[in-house]
Amino acid sequence: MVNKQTVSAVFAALADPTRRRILERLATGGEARATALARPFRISLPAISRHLRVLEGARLIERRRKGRLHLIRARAAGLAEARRWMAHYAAGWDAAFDALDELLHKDREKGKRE
Amino acid sequence: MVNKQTVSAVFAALADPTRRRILERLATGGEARATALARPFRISLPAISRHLRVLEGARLIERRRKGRLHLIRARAAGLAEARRWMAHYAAGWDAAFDALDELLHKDREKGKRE
DNA sequence: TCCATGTTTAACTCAGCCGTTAAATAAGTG
DNA sequence: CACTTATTTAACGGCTGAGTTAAACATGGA
Repeated sequence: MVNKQTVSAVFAALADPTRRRILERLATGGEARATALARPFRISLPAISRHLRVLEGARLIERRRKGRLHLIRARAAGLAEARRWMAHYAAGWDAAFDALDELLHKDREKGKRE
Repeated sequence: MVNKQTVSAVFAALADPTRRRILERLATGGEARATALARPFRISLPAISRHLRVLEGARLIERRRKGRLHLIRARAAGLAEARRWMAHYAAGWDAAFDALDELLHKDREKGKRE
């Protein structure tokens, strides 16, 4: 099962700086090949491959295969649950702001309805 | 050094369900003693003590000592950096929503100015 | 078919996390 | 002081995560 999205999986995926940099790259640069994602890093291809699997498990990225290329792109909805968690519990500290924050999230999901 | 707040530390702290439940408890119930936080869990006091140190390191909680009691409370600002990260990079996927989201965060910080 | 390219899987190491129990430290109370 | 309560530190075990190199798998092209 490659597909184990939980709040924990999302946070754990984001806890690694390499994975965050991969996401940053995808967010600003759009879809990219696995090897291209590896290039900026000092680490080996297999290591990147595993990071991609972790991100995929957390549903933070999506993979599309075109021949022997694996094309990766970020998956916005994957962040949603984690952000919702933060918004919800931050609400205990700072109710006004986060209530609004959460409304916005709901709004967004309504729009996307993936 | 108990104080190593980084984006990684915040996400790593949030990746553990026990720690998230502790934060939930603090968010909804307010300040609490260390032992009281431990009670709902099956795990030992030392284990909780360590979770608290992790949360403290990520600056997600604050500790105040009153005699032999350690009074713990959630620290909203600790989430800010992680949320900012999410808002910023989610922006690559979903610019309109997150631009607004980020504005709200800025607003909030202006208000708090701790 | 043969070879090169892109990516993953296998097998292993090392470090760190989470849990345990036992002992230490700290502070109130009779 | 002796005792109890609150919490942390020490020392250890097991599991997982992140890295490595070597080999396998998959696809495209001469």
